[in-house]
Amino acid sequence: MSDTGAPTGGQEREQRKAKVARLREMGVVPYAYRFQRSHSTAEAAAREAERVASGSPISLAGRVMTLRGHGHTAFGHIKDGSGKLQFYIRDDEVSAREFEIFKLVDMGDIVGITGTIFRTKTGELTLRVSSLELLSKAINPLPEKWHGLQDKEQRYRRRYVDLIVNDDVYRTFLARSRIVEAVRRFLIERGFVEVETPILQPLYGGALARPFVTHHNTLDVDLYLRIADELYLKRLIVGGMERVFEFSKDFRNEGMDRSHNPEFTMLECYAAFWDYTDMMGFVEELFTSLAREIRGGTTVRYGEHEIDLSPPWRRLKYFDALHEALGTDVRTAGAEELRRAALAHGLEPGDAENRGDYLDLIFSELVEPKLIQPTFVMDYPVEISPLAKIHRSEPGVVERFEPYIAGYEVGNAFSELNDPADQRERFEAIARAWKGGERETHPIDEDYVRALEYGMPPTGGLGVGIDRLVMLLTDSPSIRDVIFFPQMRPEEGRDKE
RNA sequence: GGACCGCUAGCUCAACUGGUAGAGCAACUGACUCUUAAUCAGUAGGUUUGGGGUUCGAUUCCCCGGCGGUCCA
Repeated sequence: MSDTGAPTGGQEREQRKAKVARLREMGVVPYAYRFQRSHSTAEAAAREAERVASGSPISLAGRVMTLRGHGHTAFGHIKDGSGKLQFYIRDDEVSAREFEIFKLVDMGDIVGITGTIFRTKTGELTLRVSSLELLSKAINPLPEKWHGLQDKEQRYRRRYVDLIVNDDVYRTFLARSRIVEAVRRFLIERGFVEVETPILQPLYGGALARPFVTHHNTLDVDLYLRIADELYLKRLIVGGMERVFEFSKDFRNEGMDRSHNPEFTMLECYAAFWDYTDMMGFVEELFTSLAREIRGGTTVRYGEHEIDLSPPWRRLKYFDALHEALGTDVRTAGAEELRRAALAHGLEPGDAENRGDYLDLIFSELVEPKLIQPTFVMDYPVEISPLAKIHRSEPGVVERFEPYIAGYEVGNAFSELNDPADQRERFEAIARAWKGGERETHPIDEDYVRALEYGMPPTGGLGVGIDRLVMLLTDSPSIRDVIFFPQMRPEEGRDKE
């Protein structure tokens, strides 16, 4: 298939191309170079009274979304980035040539129009067109005007059409931008410095996940797309940058579902001299401030749930949560005992092997789904937390918490492990635990340990999944609704031998 | 990876137990100088996701593939 614009509106495309040819014959370039607009549609609608009174012309530019011709006149709406406005054009109020051009305008075309603002007799604010310019001729027709584009596959593959036609989609992505901006501002106001660290990494770390592998030709080495930026940010803490953050595009070569895309955005931030209790307060403050700014209050609806983000959030110790779910205390239970407990509660062990696997299984099946209102799950088992510091008073657990909202983990934070000897042992324990299994081995980052050996201050660290945060604040059920171009299989299909 | 559901005109959807594929919107032609899901008259538009099979006949039944969605692992 060579025609890349192929699979849309057969005959209508031909008709529109013919219109382009006719316009060119008339000496009209159907793809203009620029247009001087004086207002957005939203600005045109604001301060209506003076605008009507003054009668001075304004210029708008946008896409034609509706058209209602009436012979010598026509009505329609144009849409720009700020909204929509009706226009009214009459053949005795524009030049003959402009009206000829207008007759070749289709829905979906982008036009620039100049005129005055008035209200029609039915009360709609309208631009009375005194001149018109075609700015871009659309060859592909837009989807139907009141059902829009429904097909999920087409919406993801042709997000540009989705954005044109589905206003709520447009609003969701605007909100995403505002959320990221608000998070950035929140951090900068508190003395954090935005940094950039490598995406191509010689070793992957900072999370337990399978990486994407690529190859550098000149160096002739394999490199990994980062699964996290954690170990680099903490090197910067060692280097004396006391508060740092990065919006990190991370890549994990794993399955895709409603809450996972192979590439996603993670905010990580680190503050020297904080511990995880400082971070809890920080998270509460961050989320309530975002909810106020984006949703106008600290109560947000997500699906069926009304979620109250106002602090303080519930604090629930990991093993207390398991105790409650299982009816027994498994704080000191080994892998075999945990396996029996899991089976007794109807869970499928799958490929679980060690203690950490079973804890994870039980927790994610029996506890997570119930964590609807904001909850800090805290003090995780050491086996599944190789980068967090041992709890200052409780054995077997680390100073780590994960905030849960609406059944989703939305972050991960610890008192960062800054004892280099302990860090090396933890890396080695993970390498042992994972060795021999089907899973990827986890490399030991010697340089990271070396950095710790230069001395890292006590540090609080936090990661927040930005995509899930946006889902929460925009009431979106799928991560694909908050990523412009979610990962898809190629359209043409794979094997067509 | 598994189960289930879906894929029909540009878009949104119909088509009974297998009998020549249909509507609305969009498009095209014409009428219409305050319409707004404009209206009125007329016209065109399909390899029914791809391939194979069963059958006199397949959008429909069967098999294999593609893509997507949902749930599960």
